[in-house]
Amino acid sequence: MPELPEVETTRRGLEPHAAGRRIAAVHVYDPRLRWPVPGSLPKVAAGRLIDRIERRSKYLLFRLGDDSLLVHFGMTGSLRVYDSPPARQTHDHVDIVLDSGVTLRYHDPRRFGAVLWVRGPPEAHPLLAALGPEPFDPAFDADYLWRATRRRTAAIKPALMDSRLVVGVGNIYASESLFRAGIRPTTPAQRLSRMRLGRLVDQVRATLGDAIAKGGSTLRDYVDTAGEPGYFQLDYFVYGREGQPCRVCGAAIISVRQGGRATSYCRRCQC
DNA sequence: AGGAAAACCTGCGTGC
DNA sequence: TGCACGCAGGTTTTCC
Repeated sequence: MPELPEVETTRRGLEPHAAGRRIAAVHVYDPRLRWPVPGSLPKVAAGRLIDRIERRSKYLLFRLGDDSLLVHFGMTGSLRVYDSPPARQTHDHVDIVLDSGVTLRYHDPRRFGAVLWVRGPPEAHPLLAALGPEPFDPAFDADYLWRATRRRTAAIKPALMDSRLVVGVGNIYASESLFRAGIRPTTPAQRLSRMRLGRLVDQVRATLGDAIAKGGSTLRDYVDTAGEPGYFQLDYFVYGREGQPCRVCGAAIISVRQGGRATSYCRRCQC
């Protein structure tokens, strides 16, 4: 499900309901996620004031004074807002009940996501400590990407999906950004010029920005906090379009596998 | 050290 | 209708 645009869309949907409210109760219905939801969570979270909700990479961070509630959506996680929650369904894992009466419900069929309690500065947490820059951080620029890829013999597409290099870019948005930048996904990263990497930086930002503006992408299960889908999938140039004509040149989009993931691209537009 | 592959899960579409 | 298989938005872990 969620790459950066979907997580950011979720964050924006949660913020007005959650910021400035206190957690009245946490119910853990099924702790089985990537790591078990801590049994102590209901006790430590109850009564805490949510200052704000931040996003780092694809993680959501509910900031509660010096501590944080960290949420990741894996492939199929979602967090929805309910004024009065419906009966619990299969794969509903956690409810966060706010003092306003609103319930935030975490749902995750494949259980690759996480709900963890983090004490102290979240940037020091092992999951966040080694992350590269945010795509919209000015530090992510042509010079940075050029220097960071000089010893990378791997193809640019898996490199772009490496969170040590830059965060938030998953399989969909890596493919779409490379199309927009006119770069073939199989090109060894170290062979790309500074100028072309600069173009890639620009197109990563443009692609993510456009996707956020459309509420993210909904392929199967992603819905926002109100249960609404995103619409950016309608704007895809290459992802999931193998065999179909390129929207720019008409050539058939082809698909290859890189690091176990499907990559689609246009042979004519991407060199 | 970098990189590829396996591992963690459930659900759905396809083809026999 | 049923079953086997492949594949899916992520990221950690393992192995070369």
